[in-house]
Amino acid sequence: MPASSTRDLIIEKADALFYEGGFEATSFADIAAAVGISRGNFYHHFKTKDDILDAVISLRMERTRAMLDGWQATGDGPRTRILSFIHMLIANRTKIMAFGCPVGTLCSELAKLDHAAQDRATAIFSLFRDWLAGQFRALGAGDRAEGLALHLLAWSQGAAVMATAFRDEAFIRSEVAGIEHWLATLPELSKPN
Amino acid sequence: MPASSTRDLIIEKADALFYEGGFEATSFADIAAAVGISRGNFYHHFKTKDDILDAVISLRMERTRAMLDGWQATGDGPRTRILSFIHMLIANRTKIMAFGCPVGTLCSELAKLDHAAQDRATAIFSLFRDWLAGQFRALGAGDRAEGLALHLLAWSQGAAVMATAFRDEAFIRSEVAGIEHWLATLPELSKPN
DNA sequence: GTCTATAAACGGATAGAC
DNA sequence: GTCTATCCGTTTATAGAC
Repeated sequence: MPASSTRDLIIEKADALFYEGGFEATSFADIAAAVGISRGNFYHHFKTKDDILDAVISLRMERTRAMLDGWQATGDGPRTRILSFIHMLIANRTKIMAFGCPVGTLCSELAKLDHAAQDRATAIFSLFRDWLAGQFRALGAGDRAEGLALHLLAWSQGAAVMATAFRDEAFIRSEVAGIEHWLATLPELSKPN
Repeated sequence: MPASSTRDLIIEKADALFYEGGFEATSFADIAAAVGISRGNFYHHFKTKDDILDAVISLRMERTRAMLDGWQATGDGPRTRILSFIHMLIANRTKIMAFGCPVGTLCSELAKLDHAAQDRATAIFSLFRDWLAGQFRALGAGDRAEGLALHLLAWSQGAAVMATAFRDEAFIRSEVAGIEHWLATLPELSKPN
């Protein structure tokens, strides 16, 4: 398939608009305007709004997988890999302070809408959870690995929500420092790296 | 003012609907149906949807203040009071798993909508932050009190987001246990109670 | 204070010409 | 593949009778 078809462009713009404005509040007209096509043309590519959401979630899944695979492919040890995850909070701080975490806010919105795509959105969280659990397992966490992974995910989500509410960059940095300290002193794990 | 005027009833129902379905997705018709009045009658009480949101936020502020004052009025020490806050996660677990935290999800939605009421919603968080900081100060945390308060708020928000995404009650309980352990072993604080 | 009726705009979705 | 034109339901909001 071609690299930048109109369809791909629609998904790309919808991804950004759903993140920055929310799924419900983003209209077909908004996406059409962002892409630069007419509303009518839209339905040649997607039959319903839910179809676009499906495509956006698939895109996010794909990109998350690619990012995690990229971190996995480096020569770094598990501790350094976990730090790569944590540092997303700082790298994306400006957008997080404005719009929150793309995964967390989508899951929360779809929960309220009782939307059929809820589980597909949560699956993005599962990608992170499983990858993080793998790192903790490599550090010798055994069957506590998944619990630690979920805890770390929750910590980062809490930091994102509060950073959005208070628009507080210093708080993000302080929570990241707290996570780094937690990771360095986890009583369960003895292995360095 | 009377205890249960139509106006109060509208605010009450709007509060629940905004929480369970989101602000944007809740229509005047939804609220009118829940109250049992016609749509037209609505505008006798509120000119715009934003006016209802303002009233709902005021109601939530009022109730939060009353709850915190209630905890403050008991003979309990600061540690026990903080536990009252934490245990809201368990007391409200069913609703949290379905709709998230009322404060966190409202702040996140209003951020995406770039809504004028953002700061008023965040002010509810500030009530919790200031109250929690007061408890930590009573425990001898000094100028670290506000940081600890924000961290605890973030922790509870993260637990709420993940619990919503995964519909996982065991995770809520596990995070609450983690918070209790953290509170009991905080290195800064030596005072019991 | 509450109602019905209705305006005016916007939402998602469709038909058919080019 | 893209466009214009349009349908239809819903949304916010208003007017005016009771």
